Amino acid sequence: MKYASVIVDVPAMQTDRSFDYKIPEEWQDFLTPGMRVIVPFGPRKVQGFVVETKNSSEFDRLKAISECLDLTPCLTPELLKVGHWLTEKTLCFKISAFQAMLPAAMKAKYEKIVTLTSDQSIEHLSDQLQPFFNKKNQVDMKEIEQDVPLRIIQKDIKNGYLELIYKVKQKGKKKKIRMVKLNCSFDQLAEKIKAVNSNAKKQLTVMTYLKENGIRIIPVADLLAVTNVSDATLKTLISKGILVEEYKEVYRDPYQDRLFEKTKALPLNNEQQQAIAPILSAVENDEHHVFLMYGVTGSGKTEVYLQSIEAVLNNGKEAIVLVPEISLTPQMVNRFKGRFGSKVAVLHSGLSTGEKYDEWRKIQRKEVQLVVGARSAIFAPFENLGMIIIDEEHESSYKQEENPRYHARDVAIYRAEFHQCPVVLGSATPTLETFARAQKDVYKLLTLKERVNKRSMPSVDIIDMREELRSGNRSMFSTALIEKLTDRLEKNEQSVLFLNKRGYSSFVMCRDCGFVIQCPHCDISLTYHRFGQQLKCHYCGHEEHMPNVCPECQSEHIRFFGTGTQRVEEELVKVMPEARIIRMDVDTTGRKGAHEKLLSKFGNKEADILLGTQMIAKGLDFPDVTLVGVLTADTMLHLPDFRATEKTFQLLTQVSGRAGRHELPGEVIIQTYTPENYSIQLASKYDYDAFYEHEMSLRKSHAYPPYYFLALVTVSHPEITKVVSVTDKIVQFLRRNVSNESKILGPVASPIPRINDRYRYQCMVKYKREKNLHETLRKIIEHFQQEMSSNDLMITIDLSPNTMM
DNA sequence: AGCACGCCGACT
DNA sequence: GTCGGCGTGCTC
Repeated sequence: MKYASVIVDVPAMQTDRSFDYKIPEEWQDFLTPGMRVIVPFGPRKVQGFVVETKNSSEFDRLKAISECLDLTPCLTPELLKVGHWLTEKTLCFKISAFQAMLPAAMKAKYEKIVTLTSDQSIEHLSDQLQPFFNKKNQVDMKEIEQDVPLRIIQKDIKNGYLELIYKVKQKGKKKKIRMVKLNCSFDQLAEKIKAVNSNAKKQLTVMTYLKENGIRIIPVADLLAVTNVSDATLKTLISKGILVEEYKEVYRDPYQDRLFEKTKALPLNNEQQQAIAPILSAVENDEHHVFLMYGVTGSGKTEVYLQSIEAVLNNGKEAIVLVPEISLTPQMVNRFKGRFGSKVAVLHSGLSTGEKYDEWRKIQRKEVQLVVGARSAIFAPFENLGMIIIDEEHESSYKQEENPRYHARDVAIYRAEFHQCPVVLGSATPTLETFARAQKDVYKLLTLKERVNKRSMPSVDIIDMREELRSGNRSMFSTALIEKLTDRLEKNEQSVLFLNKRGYSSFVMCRDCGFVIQCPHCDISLTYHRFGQQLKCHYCGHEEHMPNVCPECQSEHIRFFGTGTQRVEEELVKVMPEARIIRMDVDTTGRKGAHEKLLSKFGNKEADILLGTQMIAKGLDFPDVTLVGVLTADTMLHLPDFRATEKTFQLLTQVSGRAGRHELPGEVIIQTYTPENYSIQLASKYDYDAFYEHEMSLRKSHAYPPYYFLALVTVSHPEITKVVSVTDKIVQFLRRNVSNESKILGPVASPIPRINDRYRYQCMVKYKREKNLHETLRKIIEHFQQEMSSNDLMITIDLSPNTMM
């Protein structure tokens, strides 16, 4: 007899361990670790992952595995190891770690169905329940639960009239298409064509079409389209036994209608050659190194990636390329698809669940050798990895902000170590952590200082908006910006206007009493949405109508402040009525493919100005863009975030790189209320090195990364007294259990003190070496475990948080 | 997470 | 006396 250790899909502290099951006879040989199974767990059935098979078990009253969901393990032995490591590193449940590594389609859904035990049972049923079973004898528990108290249902279950059935449903469906196949030889077909009744014209059309084109099997949709017959005709042919129906599994290919222009390797310049040499040598010798490719925007990092990947693929190995979600634009995808064609799978959030599942299966079946994708693509189930590339390494989206709170960079290095292959981190503005490691030679530094086209970076003008205000310009556009925009318009060149919206959205304020409308459930002001005159909370989703008078003082002078893209567009139209503007933000890019459409419209020069938020900062490359304007450079400078200046510097550098990438020289205008800030000053001079020095000294004096590691503990509960007392207990416990080299801050209210009617307090540990910190934090969770499940208490722990929010 | 079990208050 | 509240503990 063989047994399996299974991690079940019940994310709770008490079940965060393996449970043993008997393996039924018929699966004993092929059930292996990494496969998904369905197992009985208490009264219900749940999905689980086999983590081990063995010949004996400590436990005696074992149940048997009820179903096996995979033919080949969906988690390779290596990924199982990664899962355990993730659990340790991020203090998450094992099941959460495993699920994070797979496409959402493979996560089970659960259903409870209430059934009548026999046809007669209905007569004995409680009056309230009878109507549900009038037509059918199976009803979804959800439907009943809303109208009937639980105990009444339970009573009838106890009486034996009803039965609860637990179902485990798979979300991931393989797409199948209907085909028809010829059920005879072509010679026989010729006979049948002669034999068929001559007024059955449609049938004849189909038969002759198949015969003349020598087609034995064809998708129904295609056949109907070319022959212009109806499905009924095919049905007749099927009933006559001339055709048979078949279903064939197909991949949903999000890029099927696109042609990719095949590209060849471009010659590398001197710098690129020097950068690629150590990478290629690591590839050839199967050496694990982490490279930081520090190259200015336009220095040709992507070409270095492409040629490194080529070497990896030529060695028969696979590669992963991570790209920030936001810059996974068609332009970016084209570059990889163009060079490697069908060897590429693409994974990003724009795909449907099914499409992601299909791309993932292409990887699993070894039908592709390269994955280009956002954060979670780091878990691509390759078994022969030859390289991992992380483009725009500094992007904060590589950190997952929910459990498991992992950083893709850490996973990349862990996997690359396992596979003994190189990791390449690329950025023009690396995070301080990464650059510091490169300085210490932990990572190998590769530098690209020149732009490929030898153009200098666009010149940057910083405009002091306070000056503008003083000289009477109260609009959101400086005189200089309007002048330059007009100039581009006349020259038929394009401009990009960037609105840094993060941390600064349009709130509603009364001009008479200063009252700001806040969310009733969260301590945050509501954001004004033009569409439907709604006020929305970005944290809990609360919506209300925009009031006509101030709720405090009844004044009519209530209006929205702040600069949304819509507002900018309106203002811009007033100042430059002749300009054609494309606005890109969440509102205009909501629909699938809208993003892409707007960009190609701009690329075709159907507009003069592209106006947008974060999403236009990266990866865009339009030859005729010669002006980039940053409307508000400093909005996120004042967020309670120790990375605020770093992010501002990165963003400004990034945005500036959008101008003058081709023949025409570019110009950048940065509007700001704090022109003296070093991140703005140094970004305008493209001086990363000086910024690095300056910021590092600040981080050192304030004990922030990379000098210290951080751990953030956030406590939330509907009652503030509870939150404070729990946080206080945690702080005391931490103080007793960490060395005095570490610093503990708190308890303090979180930057957003209340979200969704839950108060939030936090404390932060700053440490250099703290061998037992993970264990200490684990003890904290264990200690509050009962309260977390019964008392609505929540404790979240983020090891190396990106921000303090 | 679910669910059963079990121990106390307020009602037919 | 019983019904029904939710604290406690278990799930291979």
